[in-house]
Amino acid sequence: MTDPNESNARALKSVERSFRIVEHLRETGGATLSEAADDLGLAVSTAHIHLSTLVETGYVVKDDDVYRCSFEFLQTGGRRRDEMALYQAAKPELDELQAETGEHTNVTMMERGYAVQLYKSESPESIDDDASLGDHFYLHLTATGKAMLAECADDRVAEILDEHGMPALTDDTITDEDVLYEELATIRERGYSINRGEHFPGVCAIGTAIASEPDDALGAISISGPRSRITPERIEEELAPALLNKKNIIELKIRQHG
Amino acid sequence: MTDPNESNARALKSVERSFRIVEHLRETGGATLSEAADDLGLAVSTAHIHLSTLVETGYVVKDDDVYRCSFEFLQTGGRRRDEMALYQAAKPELDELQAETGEHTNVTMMERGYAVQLYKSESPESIDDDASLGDHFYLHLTATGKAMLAECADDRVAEILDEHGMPALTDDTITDEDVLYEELATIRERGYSINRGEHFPGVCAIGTAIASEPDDALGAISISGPRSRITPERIEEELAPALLNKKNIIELKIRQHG
DNA sequence: CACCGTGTCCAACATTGTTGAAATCACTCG
DNA sequence: CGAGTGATTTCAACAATGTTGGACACGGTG
Repeated sequence: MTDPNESNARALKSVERSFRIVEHLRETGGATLSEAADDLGLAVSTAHIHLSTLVETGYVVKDDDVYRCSFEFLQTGGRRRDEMALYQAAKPELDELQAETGEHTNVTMMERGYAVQLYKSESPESIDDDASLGDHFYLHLTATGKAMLAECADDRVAEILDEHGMPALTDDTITDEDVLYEELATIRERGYSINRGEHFPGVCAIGTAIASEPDDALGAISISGPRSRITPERIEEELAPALLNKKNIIELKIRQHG
Repeated sequence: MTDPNESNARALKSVERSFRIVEHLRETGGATLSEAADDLGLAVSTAHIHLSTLVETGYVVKDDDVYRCSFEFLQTGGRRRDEMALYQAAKPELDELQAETGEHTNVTMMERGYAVQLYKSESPESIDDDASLGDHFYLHLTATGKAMLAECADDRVAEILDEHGMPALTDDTITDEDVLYEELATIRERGYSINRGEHFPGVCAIGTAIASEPDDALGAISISGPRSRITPERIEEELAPALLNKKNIIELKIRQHG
């Protein structure tokens, strides 16, 4: 609890360093040797040997003095996603749901206290949100995140909140624990969660958890779009029933072994 | 040139080791400490500290004694993909092309001498191929790969073949350099490439390169499906014109700055 | 309860990361 | 053309850190 970013005593420092470099490359979208060395406070020669090693492993590529994360990351991540029963079962249903509603649909999984976007079916009729494949979102401020939290035991929820806190990304983000716990109770009763611009301003969504028995992995699906279109009436009459219908179908598919 | 798999003299051995472990986890889909140590010939204590470090960085997760690659890989890879102009321009067009033809459509980019799958628009009317997101394919045996090779200078082609060879994955894979060079010439004339079961038996495809001027990154798109449906007549009359039409649209979108 | 097969921790040693400085390279501008 | 600048690459020496076997703890089984 002393130094959140500083390395654990008995961990491989050079490996940690290499991954810090990778993260830097991801955030900047690519950097030169000297940029990376400067930004991370490393000796150039140190940064150099790390980057060279990463290039040799194939996880970094060098274009003309610029180092970038290679598509090996996409491969390693893509394999993991594509073999998830949840993804396989959900994808075609989300495509249908997207076509029926004209809104984006999503599937996420919980990992390390985050809601991870596995797939987004984009509606040509809607506008682009900024959610990228594999993005990690806080659980307390997305529709899928809250739906998954609602399925967790209270002490697990407390653990997660303790680790990640409840940072606000918009004015509407829930930042009070008690309010959140009450909302989770509502979600359990109602069967689906609602996000009213708590993550991206003006973007609303409804979500529901998927109980995937075989492995007890926890996931959720959602429908999202601009606030003007995701009205309370439309949720109640059209979107929620459609979402819950798909939830059932997906759970059945997984249970019949997906 | 002595030991293809053995480490470069001046590279960080512990970092190389950690990535070999990551690769092992990817291939096995997850492993316990002792499995990983055995399979890679490491002392358990060594494997242990590597895995612990990887868990600490967030790139590996531990479920109940099983270590797996985490979704950080998907995030790092997803970011890179989602910001590619080629992907952004191609995705909606490929979805349309898939709907029009009823066949799978794909976009790949060349990296490190491989064709990397960035996106696949799956047709509900077709059957599943085994290509996963981010998969790396040899260039000489896929439609997109051959289309991209045809755009490369001959010495670059020679370099790639020298590095990766021309392994055969089916009876129909081209394994003779001269045959390949002739085929590349044909592709340049005709404007598109054809794959007749050279990668997966029974799976055929046609592809064409995308010249993405801004960054001179090299990519390609394709239509693929079962041999019975991708007939020479259908290619000539329907598929090739549709593919080339999309090629034009995508190139225009990229040029108008995508 | 003793016996495995595990995973975890530890301290000693040798290996290997790190570093500054020197060498090389690629450009720009006199 | 050639000096000058900024960046990358290489090197050798030292200190730091990765590796290892063995000791310890744990959970299940016979």
